[in-house]
This record gives sequence, C-alpha cells and structure tokens, in this order.
Amino acid sequence: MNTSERLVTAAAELLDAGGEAAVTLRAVGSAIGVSHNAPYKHFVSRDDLLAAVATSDFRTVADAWKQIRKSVLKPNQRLLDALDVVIRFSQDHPARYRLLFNSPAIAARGGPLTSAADEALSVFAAIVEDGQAAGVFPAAPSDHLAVLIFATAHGLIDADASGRLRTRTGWAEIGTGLQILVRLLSNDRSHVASGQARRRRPGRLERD
Amino acid sequence: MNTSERLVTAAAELLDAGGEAAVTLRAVGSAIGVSHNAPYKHFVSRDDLLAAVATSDFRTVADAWKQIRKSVLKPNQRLLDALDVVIRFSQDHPARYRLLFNSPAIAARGGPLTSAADEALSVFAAIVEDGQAAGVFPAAPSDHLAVLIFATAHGLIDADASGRLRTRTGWAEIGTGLQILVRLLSNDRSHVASGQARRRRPGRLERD
DNA sequence: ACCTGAACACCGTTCAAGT
DNA sequence: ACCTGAACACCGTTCAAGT
Repeated sequence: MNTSERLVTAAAELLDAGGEAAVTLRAVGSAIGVSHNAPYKHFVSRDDLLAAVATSDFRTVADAWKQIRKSVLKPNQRLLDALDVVIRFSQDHPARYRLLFNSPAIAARGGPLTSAADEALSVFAAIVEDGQAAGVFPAAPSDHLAVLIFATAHGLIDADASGRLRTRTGWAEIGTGLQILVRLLSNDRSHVASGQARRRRPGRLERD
Repeated sequence: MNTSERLVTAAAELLDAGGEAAVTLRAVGSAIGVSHNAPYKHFVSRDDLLAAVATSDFRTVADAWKQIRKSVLKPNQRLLDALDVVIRFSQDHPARYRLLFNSPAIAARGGPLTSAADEALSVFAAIVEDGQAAGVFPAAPSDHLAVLIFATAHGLIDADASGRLRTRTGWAEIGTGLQILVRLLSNDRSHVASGQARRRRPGRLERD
C-alpha cells in the first residue's frame, strides 16, 4: 500500500473509532508515521482526504449491490437485501455512512466521488427496475421509485442515528419500517392492513 | 429581549448566513456586542447554544403543523401541506434544518430539545392519523406510517441538499417525489400507473 | 449576577527548507 | 518527488479578575 492509500485507511479507522472530529491531519499522519502535513502532498485538503474515504466506500457498496442483483432471490428479498447493505454499513460505520449520504460539503466536491456515488445508485436503481419488470413493484419511473425507496431507507437510518425514531416508535430495528414500506408498495397488498412485520433476527432483513 | 434570547437569535442568523461553521462564539458575541465568552454565562457550551436554536425551531414547526391540522383541507392536502412546511424550512434555513434532523451530537443532548422534537412529531403523526381515520391512508399503525412518510420526506430533502437526488433524477422539486409517495400510499391507486405528477409552483405542493 | 481579557491547548493550512 | 518543522490565524474552553 502506498502512502496515499495508507492515509485513506487510517482516516477510515479514525472515523470508525472517534467520528469525524477525530480525523485531524495530525492524527492521520501520526497513525502511519508521517508528519501532520504530509497528507497535503497527496490530498489538497482535509475534505479531499475525507472524499477519498467516501469514494472507496461507495465502490464497496456498489460491489455488494452487484452481487445481490445477480442472485436468484425474489425481487422483494433482493430489495430488502440491498437495503440491508446500507443499514449494516450505517450501523458498523456511522461516521463513514454520514460521509456518503449526509455531507453536503463533501458531496459538492464532485469528481471521482460523484462518479462512484452515481454508479452505486444506478445499481440500486437496477435492482428496483428488475422488480418492476417482474411486476412486483408499481410502474412509476424506476429512477423515481428507487430514489423514493432509498430516501425512505436513508431517512429511517438517519432518524435512528439521531435517536428520534427510536424514542417515538420503540422499533428495535430500522428494517421493520422498510418491510412495511416494501409491502405497502408491493402490488400484493394482502399484508398492508395489519402493518405488522415479524421480528427480524439481528442485522438481517427477514425473508418474506 | 434578554441576552440569552439575543444570543439564540444571533446564532440562528449566523447559521442562515454562513452555515454551522460560521457560528463561532466570537462571532455570536460580537453580533450582539458582548465578549466572545459571554455566551458561557447563558449556555454551558457551543452545542448547548445550537440546541437552543433547534428547540426554538421545533416549536415554530409544531405551531405551523397545528394550524394545518385544524384546517378544512382534505387529508391528502393536509399531509402535503405539512410536508411543505419542512421542505420550505429546509430550503430557507438549510443549516438550521440540519440541526433539527441531522445532528446526532446535538440530538443526543436530550432535555428541552428532545421534548420539543417529540411534541412536533406527535402533531405530524396526528395529521397522518386523521387521514387514516378518514380512510385515505392505509391502516398501518399511525406512528409507524407517520415515521415512514416523514423519513421519506427527510431522505428526499437530504438527498436534494447533498446534490445526489438532483443529478440522478432531474427533479426540479422534492415535492414531486412526495406527491408520488402519497399517491402510492393512498387507497386511491388510480394515479400510480403513470407515476407522473404535475409540475408544482415554486415552494408550494400542488393541490390534488 | 453578569461580563471581560488573557491564556491554554488545540485546529487546518502555508511556507521555506531539507533529502 | 516527497517530507519536515516552524509559523499563522483561527477555534472552544477555562480562569482569575472586575462591576
């Protein structure tokens, strides 16, 4: 691994360990044994280093989604699995999740980060589109429906992270909300009336 | 206005003008003609001052929602108007919106902020519940449905703020996405197939 | 009770200098 | 080409001192 990659790895670990505030250039440099401004030889600024972490994470998420899209699961379950990827990521790496979907200043930088984000989201949209083609999801334009679904997932994750959702609903898991959404959207409306989703095992959206 | 209120007002104005980074205690103090650490006589920390701004804003939003709930509009339009309140707020005061729904460190403080947030969200839930009682929205537990709808709105606002939604969909307005959601959720499914919402006039969700 | 001014321990960033 | 160390202009926060 070259210095640039080691800096990105160190920054990611600091994000996981102490949140964004812990990612000081002094701490990143120290973590890999260089001075506090060696990073400036590889990244134009602190934000540029953070953007590099986000770019790498977007590619990881996109790869996971590609695997799911190729799987033999039913459309409903494929969508739930895809959402599970980001739920897990948000729980395992909250600060890095915020970097992906919650950092206007970073997102506005454009460049490779925006490309990586667009590619990842297009895979997610394809998973939704597959479900529409199979007649399971309504025929709204697939980009719109995918954004709606993803926005809901992101909103639930975000509300959960801020603690507001938990206190209001007592939901143990974000996934329950997403299961309800998928059922509400599904052309099979038989489960809607109850609105009750079964309990899910930790970290995994339950099969339908 | 006492010093404490003037500090909150000054902080809110700085948030609007320059985002969270612009809210330094030196700038806040200077804005009302006191020293850079006079705020410590009224708030225990910078975060405490920011929490006071958020508390005040939650109360403003709650008041607007109470008015909408009392209105004679149809349930669908009441919900769209309620969502319009937060969309407008997010566009007029992006940094303050982030303080309300996007700041785990601030939200985790609890106290009056959490109370104000809970009260506001309970009014929103009541608006959704009214629609369910009228048979317009599905009968999922009202708290769950309200959180789902709000999470979607928040997710769309957030995606819009981060620039990702706009580039992927070209939607001029967040509201279009919410109109689609409300139609998808409504028991009247006649509009679902097209998924096309009419254009809306700026800053106002169109009547159905 | 409320405020001030100096001070402390941090930041990100710049820059001249080294190899 | 890559890195270092000093320096600069900021921060939030603390503290002794003022009225």
